[in-house]
Amino acid sequence: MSVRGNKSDVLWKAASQVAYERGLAGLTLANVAEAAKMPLGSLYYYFKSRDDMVGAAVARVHTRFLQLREQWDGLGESRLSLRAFAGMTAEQTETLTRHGCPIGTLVAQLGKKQQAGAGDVGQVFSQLCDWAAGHFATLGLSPEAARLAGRKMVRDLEGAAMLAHATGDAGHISEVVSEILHQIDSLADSGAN
Amino acid sequence: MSVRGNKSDVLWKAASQVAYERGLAGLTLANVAEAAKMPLGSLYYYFKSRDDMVGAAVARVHTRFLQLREQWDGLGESRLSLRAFAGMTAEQTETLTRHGCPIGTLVAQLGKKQQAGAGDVGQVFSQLCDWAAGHFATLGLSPEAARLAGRKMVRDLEGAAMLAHATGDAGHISEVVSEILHQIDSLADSGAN
DNA sequence: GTCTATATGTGGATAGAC
DNA sequence: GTCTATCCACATATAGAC
Repeated sequence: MSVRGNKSDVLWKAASQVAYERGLAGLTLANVAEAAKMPLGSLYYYFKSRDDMVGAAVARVHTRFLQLREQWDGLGESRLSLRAFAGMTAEQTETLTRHGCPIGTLVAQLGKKQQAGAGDVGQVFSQLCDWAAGHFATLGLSPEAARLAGRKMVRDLEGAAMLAHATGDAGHISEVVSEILHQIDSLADSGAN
Repeated sequence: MSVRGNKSDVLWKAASQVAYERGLAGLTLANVAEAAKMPLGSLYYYFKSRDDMVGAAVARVHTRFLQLREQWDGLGESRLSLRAFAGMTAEQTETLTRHGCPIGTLVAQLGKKQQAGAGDVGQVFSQLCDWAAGHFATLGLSPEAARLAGRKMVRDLEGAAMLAHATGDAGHISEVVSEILHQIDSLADSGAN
């Protein structure tokens, strides 16, 4: 368990930043200490162990998703919520191309080691699929069609982020985003919101 | 440079196997030595350094792709070649769900460290896209439509592999594979082969 | 609460016998 | 060519002063 307070938040942020940009292998106490401008030994006041620090970085990805979801839902209309999700991906194109999807690359690293939290991060994708499915249903799709549409949306965005990152070609992201926006627009607004 | 011979091949295979199943972090000299049933020190006769071993594992992924591509092209008909590619993904469903895409997970790990060969592996995706695009063109699509179809096919399969791995839900793979097979079948056979 | 110094453990690499 | 023993660098972790 980590202690509450501002300093703690700074460390969580630094840890997740380092994990995203330099990978789990680069998530060392020395690197985080440097990023947070704090001596290495001090980290042990906030983290029980290095594993605990990894857990904090992982947890932050999930927290971040919950924040975004709330923000998207706050827009009131399903069409806007879904567009906001796709739009965020478009806005982050450069970062995604450089470092990959924050969730996907983390899973790829955690998955290899059965390390703690591997399943947790993966479930963020399931929750994203379910969230999108709910909005597709609101837009008038049948329950089964909405379920498949939600899964497809997340899959498409993830595939695009992976390939953009791997090949350095940001075009993959714009291609799927425009496809998704077109699909959302073309849905009959029988659901009203 | 690694020495030629049977032993060398065994080591390359062991290294790429370990890299896939246990990740780059698990690709240690000790693990490879154990997998190849050979003392640790002996590896240095075949590999200059650990980095060289990583490079060998990475190179093997590219080689494997070239072999498969040749095999698929040997089928003679574009429709069969594309179906074989998608079919392989379907056959590997269990493995992909457990360990993820061999190319994608490797890129996710290499990309974080600017390590040697990161760009090389990523370009396997580009080559896959181009290969698929060529066959879609043969099936009658316009050059631009074929290009987009090739990219989309690889993106869809990669997204499916990622999500199946992350969530443990193999359904993602069957969903895109059936979608892809349907698309291939529905293409007018104006291209004859 | 914060920092320095240091112990411990793991993995990469080399020397040299065989 | 193959193996053992050892060295070295780096990262986690702890002790204890302030």
